[in-house]
Amino acid sequence: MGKNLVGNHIRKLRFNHDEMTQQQLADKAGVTRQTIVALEKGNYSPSLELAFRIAHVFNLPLEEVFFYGENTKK
Amino acid sequence: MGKNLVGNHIRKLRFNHDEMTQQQLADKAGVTRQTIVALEKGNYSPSLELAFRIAHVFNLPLEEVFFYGENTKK
DNA sequence: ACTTCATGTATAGTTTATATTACATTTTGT
DNA sequence: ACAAAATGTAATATAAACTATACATGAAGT
Repeated sequence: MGKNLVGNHIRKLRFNHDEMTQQQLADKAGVTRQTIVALEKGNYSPSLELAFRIAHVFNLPLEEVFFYGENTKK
Repeated sequence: MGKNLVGNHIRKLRFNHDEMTQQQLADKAGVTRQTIVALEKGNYSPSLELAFRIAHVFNLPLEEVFFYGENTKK
């Protein structure tokens, strides 16, 4: 519950960018794989801090990874 | 604990922009005043969703309100 | 066929963000 | 000086983010 209003392009970026695995992204972002899984599934929106770290992994501004509004969960 | 690595310009923006009070910002962002207080004090970093909402109140991109890295809690 | 690796899924537990309430202090206006 | 509004601060409570672990499935390579 708690309609998540924040979406992201993590999965796309993992592939397009570096063919990075969930585990690798998790490591680079300093979280567990479960967190990445949950984010890709849109289960919840990350903390702002984690959002910044993930964007940094992809070398992108935060708003090119995460966006507000659309209910883009599949 | 939990060194907060995310800073923000909320307080500055409240004044510069609209002379908005903590309570008004809280209302517009859909949170309580306590949350605004905590954010201005740098006690913790908000959820990404709240960060988006606050940025939207100020009509600014998220990264002009919140930033990563510096511990700017003077 | 077997193993390895990436992913999906689930559950329980810890930590952190946020709400709620309440009261004290400072600021502003009259 | 007084009242009202804005802010500071603090305690307890709930919800949401995140960890840890475990097991199951499917693809890829040998």
